[in-house]
Amino acid sequence: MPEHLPRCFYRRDPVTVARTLLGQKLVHIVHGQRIGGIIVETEAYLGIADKAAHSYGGRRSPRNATMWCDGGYCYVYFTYGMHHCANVVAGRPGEPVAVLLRALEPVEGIDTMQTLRGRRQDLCAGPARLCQALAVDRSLDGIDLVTSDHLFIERQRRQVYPPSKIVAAARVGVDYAGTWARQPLRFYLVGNPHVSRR
DNA sequence: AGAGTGATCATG
DNA sequence: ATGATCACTCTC
Repeated sequence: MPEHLPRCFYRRDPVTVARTLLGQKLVHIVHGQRIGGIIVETEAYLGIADKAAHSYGGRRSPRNATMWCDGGYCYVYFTYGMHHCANVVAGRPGEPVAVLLRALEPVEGIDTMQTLRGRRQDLCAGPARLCQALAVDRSLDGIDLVTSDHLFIERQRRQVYPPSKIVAAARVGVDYAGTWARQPLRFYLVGNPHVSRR
């Protein structure tokens, strides 16, 4: 039986959360219908020291306030005037670290995803694409994935993927972050066709 | 490779 | 108030 990932899953360092999130299922229930997919690509953002993170240097604002919440909260931001991206907050309260969800393998509500995306392919291969496919926007910012009944992550596989099944690479779109841009903080499943930037 | 798009935030 | 930026996507 599927169950929500518990608080302790999220209250760990963001790299561990990013790696163990691979293979779990993100679900959004809209108008009683389940829309969801298996997480196949993530990126870890390491907080105050991480030049690529929204919380770099201790920055705290209405936009990124959720990053300071307890592990398990959902941080959704709006960017480029048209795109939403969804993160899972990791660590403990006051520790602004998070994991960006970059790609899913579509599993439930695929027809609805196609309608929301206006496409048949590439439904969830990219952080803004998956938000569009799952109808995730800023109204879901600050939701607790551990206790919510309409946005959560279901434990799909009990055992974690071994390092040999996970590629660690540089994060996407953070070239401005200097040395931090080079860190291998992007994780995806080896050979998975639903990963972004194939 | 370039355009689109507007909230957000650091300046002042 | 103003201007630069942006954890992206689509189309060419």
